[in-house]
Amino acid sequence: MPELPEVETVARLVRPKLEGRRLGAAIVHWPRTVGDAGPDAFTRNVEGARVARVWRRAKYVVCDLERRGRPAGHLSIHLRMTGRLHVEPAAAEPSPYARVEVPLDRGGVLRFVDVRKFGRFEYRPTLDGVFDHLGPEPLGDEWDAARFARELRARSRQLKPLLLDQSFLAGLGNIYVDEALHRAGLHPLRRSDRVPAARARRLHDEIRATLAEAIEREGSSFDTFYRTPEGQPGSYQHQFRVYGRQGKPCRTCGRTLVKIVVGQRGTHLCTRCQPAPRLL
DNA sequence: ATCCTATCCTGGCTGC
DNA sequence: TGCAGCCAGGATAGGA
Repeated sequence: MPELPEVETVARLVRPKLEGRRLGAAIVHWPRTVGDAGPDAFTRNVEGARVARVWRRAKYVVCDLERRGRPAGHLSIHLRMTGRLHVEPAAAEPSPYARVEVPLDRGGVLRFVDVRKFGRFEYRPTLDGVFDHLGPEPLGDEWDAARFARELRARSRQLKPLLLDQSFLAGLGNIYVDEALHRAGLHPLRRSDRVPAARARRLHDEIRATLAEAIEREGSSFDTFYRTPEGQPGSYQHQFRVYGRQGKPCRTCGRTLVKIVVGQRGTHLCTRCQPAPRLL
């Protein structure tokens, strides 16, 4: 599923194809995808605008729009589970799962393809309040190990649900949480306020390393869903230490990996590398 | 404050 | 082979 590394990859690859392009009359095939304002307002707000800049915040791809050189709102795009962004020739046959299509000048089209329809492709007049619910960027300078250790101590939640909470830390999902916890030697049920400071710093570093390595490999693809905008799969799935590897040997110690459920999420771990402390 | 459940969706898998 | 039923999974809302 698209998490921070996949979204970063999408933003990077789509950027050169979108920046500078002028948007045409959008076709909305699934109204919910464009949010509460509805298809008519969406189409009106987008048509004629130019994409000035493409960037990422957490798991959102954001397009800054302008008209006659002046700011004219934004697109905030969330892929959720199965969303994809395609920039292709207008003549290309659209996917049956295309939910929104926006024609571009110079003969291209931006298509938001989303099998499960959970994704969002919304127009925002401003970004005021739009990202208020998000915690820090894990790869940002302001997110340092000392801060993370302090914030873990301030909560008393199980590590895995806490790390999945976008208001605590923005951008991790099911895959990279499992990977980072294994690399840090921490059990997913461990309570956040019982993680020793040194181990919290280790977790901080492993989260960053995991995300950086995944971005280098253009994210992870293990089913038919996530592809780069070029249609290529990522390759980080080959580096997985635990995700989807239940029943296989731990690459660190050889013990058979297990899959449990934590907060209604499939959770993969090594019970030797990530021992459950007597007191979770 | 934290936890739990339901909701949104559909393709793909399981079991009969 | 066919089909019904179940499930994953990010985010959010509402209840315990």
